[in-house]
Amino acid sequence: MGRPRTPLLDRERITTTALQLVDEQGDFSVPQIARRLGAQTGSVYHHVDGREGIVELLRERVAEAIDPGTLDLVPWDTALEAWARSYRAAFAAHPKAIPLLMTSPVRAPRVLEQYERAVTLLLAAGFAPGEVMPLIIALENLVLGSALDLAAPETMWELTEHTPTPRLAEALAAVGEGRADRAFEVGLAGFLGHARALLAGD
Amino acid sequence: MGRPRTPLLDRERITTTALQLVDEQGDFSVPQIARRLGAQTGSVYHHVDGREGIVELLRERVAEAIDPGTLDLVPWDTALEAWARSYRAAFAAHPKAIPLLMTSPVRAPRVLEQYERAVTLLLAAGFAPGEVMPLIIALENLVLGSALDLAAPETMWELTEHTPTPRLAEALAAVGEGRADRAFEVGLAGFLGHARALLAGD
DNA sequence: GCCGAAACCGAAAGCCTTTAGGTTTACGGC
DNA sequence: GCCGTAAACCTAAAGGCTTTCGGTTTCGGC
Repeated sequence: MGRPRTPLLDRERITTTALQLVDEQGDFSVPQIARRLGAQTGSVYHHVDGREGIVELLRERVAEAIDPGTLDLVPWDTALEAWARSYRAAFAAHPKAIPLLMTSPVRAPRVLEQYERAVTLLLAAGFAPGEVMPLIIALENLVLGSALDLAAPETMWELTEHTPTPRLAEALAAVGEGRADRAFEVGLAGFLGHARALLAGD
Repeated sequence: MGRPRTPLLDRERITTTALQLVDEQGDFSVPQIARRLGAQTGSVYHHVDGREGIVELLRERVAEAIDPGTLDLVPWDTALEAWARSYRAAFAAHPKAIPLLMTSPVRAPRVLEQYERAVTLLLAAGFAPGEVMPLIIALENLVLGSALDLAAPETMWELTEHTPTPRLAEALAAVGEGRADRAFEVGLAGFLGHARALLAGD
């Protein structure tokens, strides 16, 4: 006991372990992280701001995969579309983390910076200040919702024989594997079309 | 002790109390419900299928406010739009319940029935079987996302002075009170426009 | 070489979910 | 009217979680 010669814990390792647990189970706990890293539960709290702090680290880690360069593309709708796809891909790589990240407010600086840049992009494109956030929020809903559906379909509906829903079952079967992808494409196309029309109508 | 002359607990009262707690705190626990109803924690489990069962009761209760008649309207896009608005209003009445309901699969028969009818509506309108679910999923994402933002904005972002995001703050201020409503309108208009185009293009 | 800070341990408080067995009351059949 | 069964509740407990606190050892700067 006492301070170890080589550290057992740091924010990097805690984040990686938490993400592993989330990928496996859809959730994590501090004792689980400690066990995997060979430390005691309480020790984790020396590196991290509680459980919520670990969630925020997860958000940063997942969001690192978003390509920031997409927001520099021109014209603005190309940039927005590329950003949305990159955003979605990043979260789709860890679908089980999405429920965790959707239920707590965004504090992570890296993520807030992305939104800042998206706002800047839309303002420069000519959207009115009051229009910008509705657009971004709508896009965010689209991205996260379809990312959740992408590789965690069981999170959405649980069809039982108890309540017969034949057409729903058929429709789910008909769209098959690519269902979440197609929902995303549908939503994105609708969104971009409407955004362009909005700008033209100003 | 023993069985009381007048029952303390039933599914109705448990659901109502849980919903009160969720409206107040954004969450509930079984001991909290038991305390408010003057019973012991374990007794609640005689009426309900665990904590998950209570969540499902909450989903049913909240979804009761969705007007099923909307899906009978004609033409199909009018029906879909009215359904989406009613759906959104129902969840917006209990915004703090949305994170709870989004993170567990839908089992509630009353809710599954609504989806069944929505599928039927779109098939009758002429959409291809493989197109139906992407549309419904996209609409669901839109509804729940904007309902969450409607009266629980603090759930979304937490702007601190630590990380300066001036334009984001400005954009949020510019859209003001009706921000979630406008995000919904933007998203819905885009969605409906794209759906109509999809149908016409078939 | 010393001393403060850092990193970990041990222990504990106070929550939570869930199960199990015991006790009283209500109800339906005879 | 009586009796057995099922329902509704209680007490108790196991096992998990989050978080805090004091103690102990090691590291790094001066």
